[in-house]
Amino acid sequence: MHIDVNSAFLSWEAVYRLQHGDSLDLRTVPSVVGGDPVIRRGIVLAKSVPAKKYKIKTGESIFSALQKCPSLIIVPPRYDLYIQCSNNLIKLLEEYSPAVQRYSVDECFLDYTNMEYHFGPPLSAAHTIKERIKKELGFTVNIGISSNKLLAKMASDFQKPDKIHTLYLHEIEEKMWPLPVEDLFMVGRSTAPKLHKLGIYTIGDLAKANPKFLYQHLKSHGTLIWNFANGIENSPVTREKSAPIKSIGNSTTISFDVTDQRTAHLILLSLVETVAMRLRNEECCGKLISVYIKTNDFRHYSHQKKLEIPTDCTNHIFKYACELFDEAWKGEPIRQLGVRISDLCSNQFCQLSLFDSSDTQKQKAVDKSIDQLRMRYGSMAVIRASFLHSRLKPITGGILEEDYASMSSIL
DNA sequence: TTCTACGCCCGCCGTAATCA
DNA sequence: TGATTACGGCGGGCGTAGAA
Repeated sequence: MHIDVNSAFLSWEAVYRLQHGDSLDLRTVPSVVGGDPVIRRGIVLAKSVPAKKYKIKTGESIFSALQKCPSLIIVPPRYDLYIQCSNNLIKLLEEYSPAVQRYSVDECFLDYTNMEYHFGPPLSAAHTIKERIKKELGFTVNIGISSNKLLAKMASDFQKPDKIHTLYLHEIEEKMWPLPVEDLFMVGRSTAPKLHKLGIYTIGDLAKANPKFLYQHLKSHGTLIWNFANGIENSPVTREKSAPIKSIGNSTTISFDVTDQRTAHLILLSLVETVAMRLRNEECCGKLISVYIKTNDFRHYSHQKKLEIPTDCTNHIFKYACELFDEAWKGEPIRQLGVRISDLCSNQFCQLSLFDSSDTQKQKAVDKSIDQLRMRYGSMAVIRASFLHSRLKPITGGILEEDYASMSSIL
């Protein structure tokens, strides 16, 4: 089974507020997704009477919005709440099977094999689960039932919300093949036009195509989507949080052309801050550092370096990132910079390294302290002095809570 | 007012091509 | 042969414009 929470963040926010006796006027909730203190467009804001009446715009500061409309309820994102709701969902599902795989913060798979004896046929169990989630947790879900994860996921994407669909192998011809090919998992905005050029418009067209022909045009991806179109997928439902991370990176598009080395280095530092923090959070060290440069005429190139000893130190990564940048940069105006670290291993290995100097140990201690301060008081609790008089953000890139919600593209 | 299409960005990943 | 580089794939978030 694939369980997909309908409009997860809004549902959970509403349930939390109602359960705690807070008044909640959904028409005045601007958005619960996003981290900046500005009004963001959300499903609810689009229906918001106050926003329109008081001319509150997306991107506007919440302080300015509150001055225009003092009764406006601002709801900041609360990832801890979403994670708590997600955990409650998993706990409920684990009553029906020991094998529940969290796929993202609002999606999971449940292996119902051999559970019929306890809870009845899958369809009736799914109805029970769906109603319990609605009653006990307060939000609605779509449930897809099939013999493998791909078909279950496809089934849960059929008509929404609060619905249960089956998509067994004998049903794919009737239920899945007539759908547009871009509705198939792993057929995105790039593959779809290529398939159209090959005369493939529906999932059925893809299923009936010659796999060798697809391989010629799309390589291994062609084989993968041909299998999916035919309902062939056999990955197990695993209890692990997700597949091991192979690399961690961050990039940012800059609002102005960067033409000097110092500014570029500062941006690299702001990227390295988050990359290194995430690396330490995953208890990993990395050996391969890459720097990515995109120029203002949309050309891009990258440069990488393999280290002797893996590291998770902000200063070490920054040092090598700067070296790589200096080697690679040809002096053109830059619009995008990225830093990526791969070839990951456990940081236990790094700590045991015979080559660690006392300086490295000091750096590790400093990094650890800064991480703790940022976790407790926010990412801006400690910033580098070099950013004080610059117009640059001291820390750029994804935050740790978002890592939790990330979804791998492979089942 | 609401919905939809579209484009861009982000973080992550895999792989083909090239180099030493 | 292994390391390095370049490129492009994905899902999802977000903003905007225009149609209904």
